[in-house]
Amino acid sequence: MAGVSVSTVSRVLNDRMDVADKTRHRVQEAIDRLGFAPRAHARRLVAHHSQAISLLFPASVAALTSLDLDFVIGAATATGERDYFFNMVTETVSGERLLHMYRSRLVDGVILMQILLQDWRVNLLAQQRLPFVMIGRPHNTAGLCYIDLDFEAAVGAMFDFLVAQGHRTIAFLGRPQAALTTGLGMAVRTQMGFKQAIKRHGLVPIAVQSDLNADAMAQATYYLLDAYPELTAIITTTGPATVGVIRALHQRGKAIPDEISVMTISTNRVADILIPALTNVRFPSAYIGYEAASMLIRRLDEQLNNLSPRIEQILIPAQITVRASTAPPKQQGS
Amino acid sequence: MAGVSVSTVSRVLNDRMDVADKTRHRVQEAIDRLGFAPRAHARRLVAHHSQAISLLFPASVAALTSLDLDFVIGAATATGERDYFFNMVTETVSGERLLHMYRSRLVDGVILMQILLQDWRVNLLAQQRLPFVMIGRPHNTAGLCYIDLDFEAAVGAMFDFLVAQGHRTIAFLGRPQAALTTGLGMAVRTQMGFKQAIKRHGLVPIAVQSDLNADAMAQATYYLLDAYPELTAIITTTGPATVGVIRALHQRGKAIPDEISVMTISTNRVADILIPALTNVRFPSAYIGYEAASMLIRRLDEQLNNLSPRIEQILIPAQITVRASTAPPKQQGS
DNA sequence: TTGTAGGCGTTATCAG
DNA sequence: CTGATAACGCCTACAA
Repeated sequence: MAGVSVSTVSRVLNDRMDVADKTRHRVQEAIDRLGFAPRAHARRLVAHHSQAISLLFPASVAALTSLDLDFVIGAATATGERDYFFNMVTETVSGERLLHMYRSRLVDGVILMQILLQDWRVNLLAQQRLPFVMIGRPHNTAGLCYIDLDFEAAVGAMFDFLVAQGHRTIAFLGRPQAALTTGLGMAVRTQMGFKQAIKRHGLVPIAVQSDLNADAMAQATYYLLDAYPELTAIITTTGPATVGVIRALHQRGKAIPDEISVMTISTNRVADILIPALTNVRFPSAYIGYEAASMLIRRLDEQLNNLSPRIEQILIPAQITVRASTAPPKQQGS
Repeated sequence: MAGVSVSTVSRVLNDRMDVADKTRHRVQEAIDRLGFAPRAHARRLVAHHSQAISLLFPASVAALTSLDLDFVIGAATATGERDYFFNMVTETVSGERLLHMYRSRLVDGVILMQILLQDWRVNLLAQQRLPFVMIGRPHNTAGLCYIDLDFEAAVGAMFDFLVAQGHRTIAFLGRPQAALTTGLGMAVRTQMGFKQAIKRHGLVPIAVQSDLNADAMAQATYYLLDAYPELTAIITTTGPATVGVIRALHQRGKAIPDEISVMTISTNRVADILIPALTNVRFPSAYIGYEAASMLIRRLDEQLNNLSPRIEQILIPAQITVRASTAPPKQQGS
């Protein structure tokens, strides 16, 4: 329609310099009039990469903590900004399927979540030298890219905070036993943070494991109140389900924070929606998703330009925001 | 490596019947040994479609109501189940960009959200006969596919419920004026539901518009309490921000539900995380996302097989779950 | 500055 | 049953 060859059109499409202004204009006009857009797949076929990344977001996570799923928003946004194609899969993927995603060039890289201390996916991808980044991290992080909250420090910080306020009898409401057995990073690390804090402050260890739903957390709370009447604070590791703790405390007529303080790890949004608003260690999930995607795409671009890949490891320090759920304990004698 | 031609490999890959068992075995073995996977883009290039759909998820929604973003999970899951590639974009897309997605064959269809009564995107895509489905719906739905909660009926149902309990002075805390002006479907329809309910029950209309954040909702609540001391119930249209209403009521020493009842439209999860748990009209966002994606893919498959496209329109009826935030009003005289 | 030719990795068609 | 061969629509030399 513009009376030129395909290669000239290609040049215009890719903003090449070596096209006469007059020709470029003519071609551009034809493009506009036809509403022409180059076929993405043809491009990607010859380019040998898909300009797409995938977030492997296990539906199980969604079910459990799904109030925190801003990961997705963050990752999608970062991906879009860099002109990549954002994909997300909720099914659990087998090793076969995972490799297939790379080999078929469906995606250039993936973001992994729910990382275990020993994680076969990580081993597989690392060994095959396939690009990926993690939200979370395994035991051995040599040469791997990740972004993760420092869960160990997070629990430590919560204990430090409460102890500084004068609390001495603090319960830790940890992740379910299953998560520990599986070796889920955050479960194990929060548990370790607890143990260290106990030792550091010379406290009596009070810990109970619970499923991450409100009812289970409520039951755990009842148990704690019965077993430790002198309790003045409860620490949990997951925001939304902490509503169960609050409900149980109400039920027993325990005022928050006057009689019992409550802290958790959660997004600020979740902390703010609870009543009372929870003092928390911030879990910035949108930011984490955003950074994970950015990191992955940086990595892919480096690979594309044959640069030596930078190993990026982001460990987010614990940051406490004081809200309405914590206060110094009432003095026994006063 | 198997000593056969590419076409034979292609046949094995696609499970064609016309391959000798012996040959098939040999080829399959080579495939396994090489870890070979057919290039997705080459396939899609010749197939003339991308086997991908996109959820246009405006980041603004995320910011506002983002506790309800199970849409994404639902849509991604449905898409995966049908072996499509799920994409999501959070940037607001121009008409140009939207058309580009189709023309470049990046995606076969899209899911639109935040539909306005008069929506240029809908008009554009419908006119171009490009496949899409909506979460929400415009004024004129002839020939269009959508899934939407019946917001008008939802507000009506909440009024009916409260009136049946004996409430007569009920405030409606609607969407912000900006949303009404823009013509956002759910904003306008909830407002209409309110007006009809008022007329139906012969109530005094008490309505105030508010931004969808907790602070604005709290301010609105203060205003309502001051202006209508005899108020016995408040209806809101969005779950998470309703925490602002609850806070304001606490602040004023109004007991829920003994002195004031509160109802909203929200996911069950959000209703359950608030204290007290909110009586709500269920907004099944994961289900909506799931159905939207399913619907779209059905449509694409029909188109692929040259079937006459079925127009699917799902209007979800209002379904109330009674929780702890509502009760009959205290009798004045007793 | 422009056009020609070859290749990217599939699938479909048509011989053999 | 199997193998050439021609698309699919683009990009990158290389030649003019």
